[in-house]
Amino acid sequence: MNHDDLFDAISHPLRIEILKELSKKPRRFAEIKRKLKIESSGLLDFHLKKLDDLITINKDGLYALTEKGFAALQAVEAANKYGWQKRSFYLNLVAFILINAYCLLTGYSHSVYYWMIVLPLTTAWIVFYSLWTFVKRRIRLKS
Amino acid sequence: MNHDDLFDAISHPLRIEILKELSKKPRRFAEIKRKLKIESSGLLDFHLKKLDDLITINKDGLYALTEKGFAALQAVEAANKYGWQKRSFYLNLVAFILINAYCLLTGYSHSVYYWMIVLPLTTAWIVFYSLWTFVKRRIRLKS
DNA sequence: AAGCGCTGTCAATAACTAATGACCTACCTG
DNA sequence: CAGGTAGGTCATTAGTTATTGACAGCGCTT
Repeated sequence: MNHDDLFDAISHPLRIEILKELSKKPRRFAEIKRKLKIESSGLLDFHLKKLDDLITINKDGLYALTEKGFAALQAVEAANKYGWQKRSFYLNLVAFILINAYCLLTGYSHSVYYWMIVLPLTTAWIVFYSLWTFVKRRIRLKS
Repeated sequence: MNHDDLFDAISHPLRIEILKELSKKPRRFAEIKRKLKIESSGLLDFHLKKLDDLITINKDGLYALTEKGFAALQAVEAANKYGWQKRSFYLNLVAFILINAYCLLTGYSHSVYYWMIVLPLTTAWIVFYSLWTFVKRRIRLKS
């Protein structure tokens, strides 16, 4: 698999849209044209040719994704997911703070269970989750 | 996160190489130039400018990946992994066939354990793995 | 101070990309 | 058979991208 071509192929918004359309189901030429509101046949022809080995014409004569086409969409999805890893870290951090703040404010912190169970457990979790986020997944909070 | 820019940025082989270099560790201008055997400073300058918000100059004055830069590499890796999903399916299929062929050829198939345990278990596994591969991960064996 | 390496910028140009619109064939339908 | 729709191709052009090579400031060393 050659990634140079792959990212070249998906480096235009219209082509990503075409891939998304075809991932739903194989379609005919005019169908894609209508769906994506493309005026000119030449333009669609141009982009379909650029998508070259990401799409194919299947046995029914419809445009469909090839294996490489699905790989391309998977790359798009991977990029999509990235932001969520950061957000879910913040979510975990907020939960950690809220739980402990609640315990401290309601006086539950006088109970031995807080010091023996709640605090160690939530702390262990946030430490583990931080390590996983920053070391294993290499997320950066600031650009 | 804007994917149009992102895939635009990684649609040139040299830029992917730059990202890979910077993912190992932050580097200086001339260091990247030497590592990637780039003759002209202008060329590196051009591509670094294209990588725009995928890289940044850190506090030590070195070029380093931003969060978006790591997202981009993650997209590249996702595309890389794609081929292996197909290969690992074949590997599983071969293992399934070998185990069962071994049992049949060595006469172990006369044992009730083969029919009660080995065959059901390996069959269940290959059915599950096939479903996961073709339905959930949408892998296509033929382009 | 001269020379070298680092860190770039800039102008020019070749090559490529995106978009348009004209054109074409084949098929169907009234 | 005229007209519409499907399914494209092709030439042209404006705009963008990639590459080269010249140049320049800064800091260090000899």
